[in-house]
Amino acid sequence: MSASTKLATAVQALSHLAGTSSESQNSDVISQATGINASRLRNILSMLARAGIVNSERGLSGGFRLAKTPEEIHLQEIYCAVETKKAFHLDVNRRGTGNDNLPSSVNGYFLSLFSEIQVEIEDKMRAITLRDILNSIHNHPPTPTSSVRG
Amino acid sequence: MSASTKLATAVQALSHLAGTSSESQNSDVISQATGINASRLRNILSMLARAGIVNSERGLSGGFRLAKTPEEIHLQEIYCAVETKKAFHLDVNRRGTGNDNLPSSVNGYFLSLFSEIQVEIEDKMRAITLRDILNSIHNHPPTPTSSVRG
DNA sequence: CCGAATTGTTACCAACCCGGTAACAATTTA
DNA sequence: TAAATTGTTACCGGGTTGGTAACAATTCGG
Repeated sequence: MSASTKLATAVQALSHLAGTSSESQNSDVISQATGINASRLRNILSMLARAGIVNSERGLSGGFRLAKTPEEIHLQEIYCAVETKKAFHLDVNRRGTGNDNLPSSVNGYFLSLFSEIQVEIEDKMRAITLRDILNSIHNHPPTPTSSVRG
Repeated sequence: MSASTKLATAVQALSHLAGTSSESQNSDVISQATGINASRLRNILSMLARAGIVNSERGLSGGFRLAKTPEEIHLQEIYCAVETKKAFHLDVNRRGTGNDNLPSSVNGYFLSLFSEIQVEIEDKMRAITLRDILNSIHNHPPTPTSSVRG
């Protein structure tokens, strides 16, 4: 699954958890509230639990809750928790059949360029907290009719 | 086709054209030299021609050649010429079924965040010329045995 | 100690996108 | 007119995606 999709889903779930009191919420409740499939929620929230962003408990009154305050949760953490590949996945074209040896060289160039960009993206995400996102969302309400026009 | 793949292919082709004298080279010749499929080459080079980066001529002695010097060709031009989607394609999760209205808000947030990142990437690419890439490739030769290990 | 509830993990599915290739239309020149 | 070349479209096998369900692992209550 792509990192951006998982990231957006994770932030949706975390935003919901931030909006509720500190009680544990199980995946069914979160699913009903957010519209995200419960299984997918468990999948993503378990990654966030492994990264220490949420606490998860099994059993009768189990569920999920934030492990930190929204101020302490950085977007980059979330991203690292859910990513499996890098955002910039360069498909290297390893065909040495040409007379030039250009392909491998060019790919090497882009490989380093793209990892540079990757670092900058993560730096940007490191400066953003869940609180920032919550505030931003609050200032720009859902606007069901006016948001996406065309 | 993903922008990064096309970008790498375009740069390979341009690098080859930069290495040859100013004679027009047809797609078969470039294909043999680079190992890139001739049809794909025509596809990408026609985009570069539309953007004024190469000149293309049909007919008996037709072919492709650079329209500018390598110093005048910026990576961002090439990227814009071949891209159809943005590098960061956010799959918006437009399900309004949840009780929260979070999904659309969160997606809107990421939409603007990612377009910010997109701008920064293009700025970075705007500072790189084909000459820079050629120099970088020349300083880091193909190294057929030591490049990709593992 | 057993059973219910819950998370955690795996597997599977349809749909789509990707890279790659070929085929053909459009155009130019000799 | 014929050959050569670019330009464009269509198609294919394969891998990935998002989505869902099923089941294993774990915990709590009685």
